Amino acid sequence: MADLANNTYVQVAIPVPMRQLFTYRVPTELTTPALRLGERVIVPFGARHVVAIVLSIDSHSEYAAEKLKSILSRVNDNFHFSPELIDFIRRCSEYYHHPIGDVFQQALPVLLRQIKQPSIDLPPVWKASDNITTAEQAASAKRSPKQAELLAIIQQRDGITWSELLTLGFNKSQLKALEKKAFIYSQASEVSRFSWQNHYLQHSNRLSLSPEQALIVATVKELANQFACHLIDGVTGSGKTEVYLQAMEQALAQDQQVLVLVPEIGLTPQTLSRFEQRFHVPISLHHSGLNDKERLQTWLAAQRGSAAIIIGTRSAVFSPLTNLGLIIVDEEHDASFKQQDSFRYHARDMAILRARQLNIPILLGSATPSFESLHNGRVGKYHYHQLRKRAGNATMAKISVIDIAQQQMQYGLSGTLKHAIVSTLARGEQALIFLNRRGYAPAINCQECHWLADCQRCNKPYTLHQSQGLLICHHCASQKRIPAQCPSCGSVRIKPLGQGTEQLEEKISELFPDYSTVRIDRDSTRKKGALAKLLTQINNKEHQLLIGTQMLAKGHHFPNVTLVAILDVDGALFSYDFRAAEHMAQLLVQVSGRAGRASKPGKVLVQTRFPEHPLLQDLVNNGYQHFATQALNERQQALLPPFSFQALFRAEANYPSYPEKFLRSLAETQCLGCQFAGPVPAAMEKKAGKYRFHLILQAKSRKQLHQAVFQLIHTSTNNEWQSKVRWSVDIDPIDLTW
DNA sequence: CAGTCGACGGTG
DNA sequence: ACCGTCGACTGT
Repeated sequence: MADLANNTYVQVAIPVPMRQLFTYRVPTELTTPALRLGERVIVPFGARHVVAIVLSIDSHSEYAAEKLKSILSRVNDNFHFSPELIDFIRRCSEYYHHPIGDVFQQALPVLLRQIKQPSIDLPPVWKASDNITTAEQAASAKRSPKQAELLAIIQQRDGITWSELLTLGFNKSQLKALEKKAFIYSQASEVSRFSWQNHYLQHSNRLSLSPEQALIVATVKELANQFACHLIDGVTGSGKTEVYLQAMEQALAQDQQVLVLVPEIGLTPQTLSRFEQRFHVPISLHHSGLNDKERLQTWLAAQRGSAAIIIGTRSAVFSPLTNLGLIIVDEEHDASFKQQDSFRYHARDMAILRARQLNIPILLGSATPSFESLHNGRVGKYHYHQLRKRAGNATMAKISVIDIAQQQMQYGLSGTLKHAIVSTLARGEQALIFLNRRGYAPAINCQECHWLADCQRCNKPYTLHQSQGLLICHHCASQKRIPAQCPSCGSVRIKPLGQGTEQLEEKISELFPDYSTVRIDRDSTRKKGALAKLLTQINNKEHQLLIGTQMLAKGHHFPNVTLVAILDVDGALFSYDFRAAEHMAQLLVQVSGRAGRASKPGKVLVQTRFPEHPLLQDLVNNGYQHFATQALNERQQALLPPFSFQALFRAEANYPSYPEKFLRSLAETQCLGCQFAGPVPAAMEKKAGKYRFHLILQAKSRKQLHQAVFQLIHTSTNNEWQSKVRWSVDIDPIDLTW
């Protein structure tokens, strides 16, 4: 090979679950322009071609040159990971002990992971035309108020994209109608970084701060341009968003970018429009409602600096912002910040890592902080701020407990609850009913021989979805027709067992035929824009009875809802997951924040068979803060997180003995300051046909945890069972049930 | 002896 | 993860 003399080698990260880098030669014709770190290249890997990330460029290699393959080509799209981002992603990979190539892969938008590169056209932006007469506008507004609202927003902003408008709750026909009337037009947007520091703020919209809020904003501003983690523990309605907005002013004034992380369904049209109205800067969105192309646009806007604010879910923590000045994590306790498969990272924790690396402040906000954050706040690792007062004269909804052991039940509703619903509806107000189980019924069985339809791959009952006419396994998503006859005894008396949201909706409609019932869960909001549409209908009072799963508890404001009912809370009181009570408390408090705003007092009714349960009583009588203190004391006694640090090793295989033996041999390792629990069969011992076991490693300090995990991963590579099982590590596991 | 299936090993 | 290989098993 003539060009071996050139001696240029690269080490790259390959998108495979392997904890190592791979070396390739760089052919001379690919050395100009000079190769950059973080660039994407196409390389031969085994029998296929893959996209790899360049992580080092060297003049020599420890590998014999003739054994090395060459890079096939470079991806010429101008995108490369900056040195800061490379450093950040490597730290993420180390923190979670997760294969480096997989982490880089997940940090890239889907379209940039592929060998075939997308054409990158900027999305057009919509602008309002200058020559609309007031008469025209008024006439149109009279006939179509929604269009008028849309027009007002477009007029206010100097170029707005379709994805932003969609998130604000508008639809394409409204947009097209305005275009037809020549009130608006679309224009190709420009690829330029622009400076927003001189026109970012619309002073007119700024709210005056309470003394509590002002103190927080002042502290954040004082500690700008350095790492500081602020935990804002503020009850619902206490004005956290206003604190975020005013804290952002300083970064924006310095022409810096702001990253706002929100839970998966936490980005409401109201939140976005508050940001839109306050700041005259380009905002880009990154959430699950967008398609791959739209997410790529946001990613590129972050890198070019053509977005001042990025609002996004979990994966937005990897956005290639070039001049990041502040990070905000809203509803920091929310479980959707933790990815629950493959690379199990927590976006809140990685955001803190990123802020530390960039030496910038970060705000964590919640009405119900996670126990981890609360603990860090109380021991002084974070700057801990409280907002106790709700704005205006609003009072917190009162939580009361209904003892269902003492009552006649109908469709899961106690008499007390039914009565409360009736009087709420009579007052012209709305009621919200929670049932954390989607589908029609969680099982079906035979009335004669008690045969139960269960999924053979998971050994769990099928959930009945009546509207689709299907049995669906909620663990592996397998589907089956509903049998007409019992396969065991031939009887036709097959009946649903228990109740899900679909059935509750049906029964509630029967019970209250004069009112409109609506259901909000993953099934009813699957279609793009469906959630926004239903939320708008609810706020327009088109529905009086709202039924839903946890989805309804997150971030949405329902000013006319004055009654919230939680049908069944008992599961959380007796769970072997030590975090179940924490999550239950967060749900109850979040929900009570949704009920009754401003002048209308709200109430929350909780149905339980254990009204005297101490945790429930503590929460109801003394509030979240007190409850958290008690529960944290218990965790300290039991040496559970946050007073210890955990890693969960999962293993699965087609035979139950393999994962158990594999984990057992890991548990024989001596690790300084660490203890093992297990191996034990996973709560779902069999899932999708595989047998699953868990091993928990618990350490006194994070350092010891990392050392032990490192050691275990190394010993496992020589383990005789290693190749017979699929295994993974989960650092700081949250959900121990699967 | 061709064809199918699953376990296993290697990837620069 | 993905791909190729190899051995076991099926059917003719």
